[in-house]
Amino acid sequence: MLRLNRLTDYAILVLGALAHRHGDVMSTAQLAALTGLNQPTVAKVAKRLQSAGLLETRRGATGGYQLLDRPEDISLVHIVEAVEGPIAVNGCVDGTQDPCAVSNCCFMSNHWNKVNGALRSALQAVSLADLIDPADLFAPRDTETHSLSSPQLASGQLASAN
Amino acid sequence: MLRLNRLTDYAILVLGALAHRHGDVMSTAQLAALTGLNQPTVAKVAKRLQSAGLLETRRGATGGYQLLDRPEDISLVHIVEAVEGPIAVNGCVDGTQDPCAVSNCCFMSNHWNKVNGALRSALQAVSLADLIDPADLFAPRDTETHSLSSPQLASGQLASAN
DNA sequence: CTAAACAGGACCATTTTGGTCTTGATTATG
DNA sequence: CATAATCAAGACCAAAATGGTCCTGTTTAG
Repeated sequence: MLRLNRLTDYAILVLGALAHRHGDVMSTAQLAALTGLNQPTVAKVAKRLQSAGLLETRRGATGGYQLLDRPEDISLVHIVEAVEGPIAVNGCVDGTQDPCAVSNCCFMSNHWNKVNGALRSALQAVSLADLIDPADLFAPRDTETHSLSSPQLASGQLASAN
Repeated sequence: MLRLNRLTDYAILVLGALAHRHGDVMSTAQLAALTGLNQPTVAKVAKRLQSAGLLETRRGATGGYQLLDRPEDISLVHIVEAVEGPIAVNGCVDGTQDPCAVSNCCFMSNHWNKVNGALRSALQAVSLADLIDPADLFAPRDTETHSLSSPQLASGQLASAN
């Protein structure tokens, strides 16, 4: 299956929300409202993104999170690794915790590293901006109507999934 | 993390074992002995590989499994999809079971399809032959009692993990 | 006919994941 | 200075996925 975590989806949603208020600081409450996620979940995701250097945080009253780079400069690899930890198809890849005591690695770790590298660069080629491209989805919606009807698709679905 | 299943590792091991007896039919018992896996596990893996068209099966006494193509012609994508099902980073990718009621898909499914395709082709570029390259590991080792007794790297590790 | 081997599930234990909650530290504001 | 809002950090539990085993067929060589 080779799936990404659901938390990674959430992270993209949160980052997308922040991307629309580039300079703004947003609290977890605001982000939760905008994305349809619950506050604790937003907090969990945001914390990881912050540790990875994708977000800046401000504590205390009026605190919150703030996007550091432009969406075009944030690659999907960065997001995935922020949320899920280093990419490793296998215990045989360099830089993995959980050595490889279980896999057929060792003698083929070179090849696994190659595979892993290929996957990483595939993810590296995609930016946050690419992902949220038609992302007027969080926009104030002045003209109204267009595409996403009342509840925005993503947030609506996420909300119902909680 | 983006990990492959452990069963996929097993599959590669089994295929590697078969690759050394290209035309030969091998029973699960033989494969188990050679790889260090348990028979039921070998059977489970082999069944999936057979359903995917990677192996040919012969039932009844003296039955077993047989590699269909040359190792160079078997791509990692094929193996992974045989064992784990279709590759889908996300519920937003075309051809996934488990629609996407939970993810921020829909409006970005185009991009997810692109990401997914990139990952697939990364896996497609690697063949079984690539992976088992220094794979004298299953070789008869005429000089002595090969295989099982003195556990080779992979099989030994796998055995200890069971 | 019998024994060896695959077919196809069902089944359970373990691990991973997702989501919630609690306690504590930080800071703007009145 | 007191208060309320907010993030920090980690513990915790429930649900799902994974890995591994087993059982009951069916097929086939000898």
